[in-house]
Amino acid sequence: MYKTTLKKSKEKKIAYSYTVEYICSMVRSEKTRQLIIEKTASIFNKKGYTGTYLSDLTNATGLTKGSIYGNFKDKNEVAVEAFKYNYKFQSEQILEIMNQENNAIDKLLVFLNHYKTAFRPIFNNGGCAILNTAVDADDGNNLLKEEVIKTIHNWHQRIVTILKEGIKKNELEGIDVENFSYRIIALVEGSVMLAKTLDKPEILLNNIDFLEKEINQIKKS
Amino acid sequence: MYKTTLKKSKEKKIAYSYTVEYICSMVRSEKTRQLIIEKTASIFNKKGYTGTYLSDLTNATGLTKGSIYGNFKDKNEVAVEAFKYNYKFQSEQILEIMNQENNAIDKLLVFLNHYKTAFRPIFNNGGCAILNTAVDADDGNNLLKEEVIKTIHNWHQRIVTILKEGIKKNELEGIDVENFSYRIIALVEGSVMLAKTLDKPEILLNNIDFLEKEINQIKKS
DNA sequence: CACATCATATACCGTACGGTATTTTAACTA
DNA sequence: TAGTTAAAATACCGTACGGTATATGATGTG
Repeated sequence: MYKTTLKKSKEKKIAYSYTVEYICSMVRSEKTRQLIIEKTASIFNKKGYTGTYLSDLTNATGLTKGSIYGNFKDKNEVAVEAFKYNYKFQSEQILEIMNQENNAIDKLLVFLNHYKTAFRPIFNNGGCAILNTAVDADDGNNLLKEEVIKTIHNWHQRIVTILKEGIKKNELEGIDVENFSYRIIALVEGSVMLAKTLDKPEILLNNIDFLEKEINQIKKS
Repeated sequence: MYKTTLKKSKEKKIAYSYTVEYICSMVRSEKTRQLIIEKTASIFNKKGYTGTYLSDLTNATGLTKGSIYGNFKDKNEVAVEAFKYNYKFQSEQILEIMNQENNAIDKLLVFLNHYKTAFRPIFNNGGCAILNTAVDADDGNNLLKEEVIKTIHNWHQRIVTILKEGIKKNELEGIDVENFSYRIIALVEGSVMLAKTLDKPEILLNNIDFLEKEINQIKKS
């Protein structure tokens, strides 16, 4: 079997030592892997797991099935990596600008503002990957479902941490951070879905406005 | 072709007159149609359009492909009817209890309370049909997408009407009913998604609580 | 340059998909 | 009960799905 020989030879090399050759030889395959992920991520987000066919993957990448299966175990693995990429792509943008702020309120406002400025590319990419994948991976496809659960937890925890620090630093009033964080996520996700489906971005914008006002209300003057 | 002959003979009969025989002869086929819709509705909701195969339909109904294609044009038509059924199933329950109330506040509270008491069956049915279908029917399948858009508009309009009447009757303060209605829907949908994905019903319950408080706050005393 | 190794393409395979034409069975009517 | 019509079941069809084994091409090394 092709896959296993490939794997075996890799493992053998690792067993010897981490030679420069090995790392260099990894580069090309790693690049192809990355190319496949990048080129197919938005397709998976738009069409879902079962709705995305191998032919979509080959068309989008210009590669053949053989090449794709040389770099991934199966379609499922591509889907999981595509989801991770979609999430990273969004979250990294947000995190970068969030980290420039140094108090809880501004961090949250910057995070919310991202949806106001970037909703168009998000919509063009098929909408929020978390929402799509959560709905899509509902039955079967456990790997993908586990991944989306992990991601939501991660996102939630990030907001919780910011809020807790804000309270600790006396920047904002004591509130139920767990609930409030889940409410932010729920409203954002629901709004993205509504705004995209009805093609009415103002729904998202208005609901973000509401959250901004709420945050400003728990601000300690 | 089977389909057309069937159609032709029906039309011929209609051309003659609406005889009792004709209505009776409709009964059986209409029953089968209904059976197919009822038995497959939750499958479509769980697995999505492309994820639901004809074999799922035949397995669930105990019928054959021939029978299904005798009653429906194609899989798409079954999917659309299944979605309508899923929505009706939910909304009829809510509407019935809502109509027993005669002021805006109570109507809204009763509507929200439905999610508190009925979240389990909703989850078991695959979650909210609107959310699932909106995400699922994103690309291709225009009929289904049109249907979900119509349904959301319908739902939104229903809430708007209640709010407007409440304001008119001086039961509640003047607010932006359009925005508030969309926010209710967005938060409910987002919460259903989160609660179901994470298997944490309390997220839904807490967010419904929040909306209830909001509604009580705009109540005129 | 010869050699080994890795990565990609080619050429398949079995399956099951959505859908259709035809036959059989059931239901109703005269 | 015979004859007619409608509604199911049967038996197909072409296609393309996910996936694999093999062959070819590129890459980097002694």
